[in-house]
Amino acid sequence: MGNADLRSLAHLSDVAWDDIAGSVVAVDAHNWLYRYLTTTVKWTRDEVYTTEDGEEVANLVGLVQGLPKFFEHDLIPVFVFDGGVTELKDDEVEKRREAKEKAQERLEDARERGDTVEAARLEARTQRLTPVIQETTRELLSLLDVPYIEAPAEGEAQASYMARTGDADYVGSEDYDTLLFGAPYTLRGLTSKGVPELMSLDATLERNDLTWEQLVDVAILCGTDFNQGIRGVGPKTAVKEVKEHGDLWGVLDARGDHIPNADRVRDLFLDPPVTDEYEFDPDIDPDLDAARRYVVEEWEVDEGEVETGFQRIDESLVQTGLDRWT
DNA sequence: TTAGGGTC
DNA sequence: GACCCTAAT
Repeated sequence: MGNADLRSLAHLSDVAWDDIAGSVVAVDAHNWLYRYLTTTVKWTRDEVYTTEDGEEVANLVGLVQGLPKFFEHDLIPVFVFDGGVTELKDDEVEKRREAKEKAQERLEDARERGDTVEAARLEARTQRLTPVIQETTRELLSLLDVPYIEAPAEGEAQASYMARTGDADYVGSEDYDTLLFGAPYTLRGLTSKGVPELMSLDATLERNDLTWEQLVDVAILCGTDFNQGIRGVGPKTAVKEVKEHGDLWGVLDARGDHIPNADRVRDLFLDPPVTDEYEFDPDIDPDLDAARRYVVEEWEVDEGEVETGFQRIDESLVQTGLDRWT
């Protein structure tokens, strides 16, 4: 299922920042970071975020520019990092790797032609969350006292679980898969301009007259990150047939079709590896000086590029935080 | 990434 | 209705 298929089934509505103020948002860290990373690479000169040793830490710029959005709207983010990736995702991972390789080739072409605009666009597409990016992101979050946790497997699954238990009010992700992982409410668009979009699981199920399990079955029939769907079956057909035959097995029997690993994919959504072994303190009290030193001195990021971001964090978090006690 | 348009 | 392509962002 290209995500567009799930979008067509999802119940989405605009939401006002005021309505979600004070909420805890379990953020799919990979998804969030990747967006800020690519935006930074696309719009910022390489020198700004490259050390003398040639290490690129555009993630640090992205973090400093992206985090204020939460604080200014009085949202408490809990970043959820991915753990191991299931081999069911191998095909999808391979596809993404190939797409990156193609982008890399086109990037080199564009550079030779001297097409800097196209090069910047393509450079963004070749970004990977390298070990250095993973580590420095966690370190900066620690210095800023922003909570984060480690998922045993998919970050989206863990974040969705936290929203189900009530430890988080929302999942923050641009993906529609959070519906399949059972997240009651997902906020999309936290990384873009404008108001966020609220995606509701209950409203989605109601509008399509499906159970959660049936929605997962629909997605599997259309195809997910973990399996290929059935050719010629899109969301409309899948919904109709799942209702007609009850569940995925009924549909496959009736069609005389087979989807490899369908049972495992189904389990992955309905009962994924998640953990209760986490804790986080929603009271965020950053050490801004240490964070600045880390970014600007230790990782040699141009001060001018991050100063506005740090100021926004200071004004939205530290200063209002003090106000609360006075 | 997503919206729109064409075609099977 | 599904899928493919293109354009715009």
